[in-house]
Amino acid sequence: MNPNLIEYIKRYVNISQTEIDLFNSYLKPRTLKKKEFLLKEGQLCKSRYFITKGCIRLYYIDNKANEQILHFGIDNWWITDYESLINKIPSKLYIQATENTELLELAQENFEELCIELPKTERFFRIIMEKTYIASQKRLEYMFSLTGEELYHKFISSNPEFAQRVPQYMIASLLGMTPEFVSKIRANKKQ
Amino acid sequence: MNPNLIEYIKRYVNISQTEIDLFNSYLKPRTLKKKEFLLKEGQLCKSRYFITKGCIRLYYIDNKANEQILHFGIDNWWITDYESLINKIPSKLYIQATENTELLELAQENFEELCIELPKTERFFRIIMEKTYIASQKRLEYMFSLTGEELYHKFISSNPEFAQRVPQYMIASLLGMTPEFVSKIRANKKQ
DNA sequence: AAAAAATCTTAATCAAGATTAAGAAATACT
DNA sequence: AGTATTTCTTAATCTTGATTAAGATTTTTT
Repeated sequence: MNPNLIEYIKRYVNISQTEIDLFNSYLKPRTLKKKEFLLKEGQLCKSRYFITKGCIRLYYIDNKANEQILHFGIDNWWITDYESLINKIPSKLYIQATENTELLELAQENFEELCIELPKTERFFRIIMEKTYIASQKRLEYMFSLTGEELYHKFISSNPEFAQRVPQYMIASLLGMTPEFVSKIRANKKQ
Repeated sequence: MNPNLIEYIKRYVNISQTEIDLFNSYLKPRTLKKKEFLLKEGQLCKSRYFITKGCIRLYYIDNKANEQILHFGIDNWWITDYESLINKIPSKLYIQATENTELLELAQENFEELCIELPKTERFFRIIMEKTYIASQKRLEYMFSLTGEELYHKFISSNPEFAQRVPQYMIASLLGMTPEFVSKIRANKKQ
C-alpha cells in the first residue's frame, strides 16, 4: 500500500501488516491528468478517494453560472461527494484535478465489505469524519468573523505553499469573493 | 433508554435489547433550565449530548464582542464541541439552553469504553458524523450562493416550526446577518 | 517564435447589508 | 398591575465588496 496512507491510518488505529494488505486489496489506484474530472454534476458518486499526490477541487455551478469551489483536496486527504455517496442521489458537484493527480479509489461497495471484514475501518473513518467536520466548522467561524481581506490574508499565511499551487481566481472562489477583489487586496498589501 | 434515541440508533445500526441496555448504562440524563450553560469558553468539553427535549444553541463571542451562533440543536440531535472534545483543548464556544432542555450525556471516557465493548458504536457515530458533515456542507453552499434575503426565506420555509421557538435575533445570528436586516426583510415581505 | 488561451490587474460605478440611534412592542418579574 | 428586561422595528448613513469593462501579463500550444 501507499506509505502515506499506511502512516495516515496508523495515526488513528492500530493495524497489522495483514490488515493493511486486506485494506489495500480493496483499493484501486487511479491517475488523473490536469483538468480531468473524477465526477460531474448528475453522476452518482460511488467511491471515496485518497489523494496520494496532486490536487483536486470540488465545485458546483451556482445560480449565476459561476463555479463555486467548496474545497480542495491535496496529498493525504480523503475526498468524495458525501451527499451523493451516502444518500445515493445524483451529485451537484464537479470533482476535478487541478494538477496531474494520483489517488486510491475505495468504492462504496468495497468500503461496506471492508467494514465487515475489518471493523476498525469504521473507527478509522469515524475519526476522519470528526476531523473533517471540525475543519468545516472552523471555516464557517472564519467566514462569519473575518472580513474578506482578513479571510484572504489568514488563508495565505496558513497555506503559503498551497497558495502557489492553484490560480488566484480559485482561491478567490474558495473564499467566496471575486478575483477582482483579491487583486485589490494584493495591491493594497504591496504599498 | 429514551425511545427517541433507540429509534435513532436503530435507523443506522442493528442493535439488540441487551446492547441497548449496555449503551444506556453509559448515558447520564441531565436537565438544563432555559439560559443555563452546558459549556463555556475556556472549559474542556468532555461529553457528547443527545437532546431528548428542548433546544440548545452553540455560539462564540467574535472579535467585535458579538455572539455568533454556529448552530442549534433540538430534539433528537447529538451536539458537542468536537474541536474541544477531540483535540482536548479549551473550548471557544458557549453551549446554552434556549428552552428548558433534557439531554443524555455520553462522557468521552464512556464513549471510548463503549466503542470497545460495543464496536458498532463506531459505525453509529461514523454515520452520524457523515450526516452532520453533509448538513454543514449544504449550509456552506447556501451561504455562498444565496443573498441574505434568500437565505432567510429559505431557512424560514425549511424550518417553519423551529423559527417560532427562538428569538429572531438568534436566527439572524445563525444566518450571519444583523437583526435589523432581518426586520427589513420581514417588512418587505409583508407588502 | 508566434498565436492562443488562461490568468491577473485596474478603475469606475453600484448594491447589499452593516452601523447607528431611536423608539415601540412584547415578555418576564415583583 | 406596574416595572424592568428582552426583543423587534424603522430609517438615515456608511462600508465592503460585487459588477462591469478594459487591458496587461503570464502560460500553454502550435
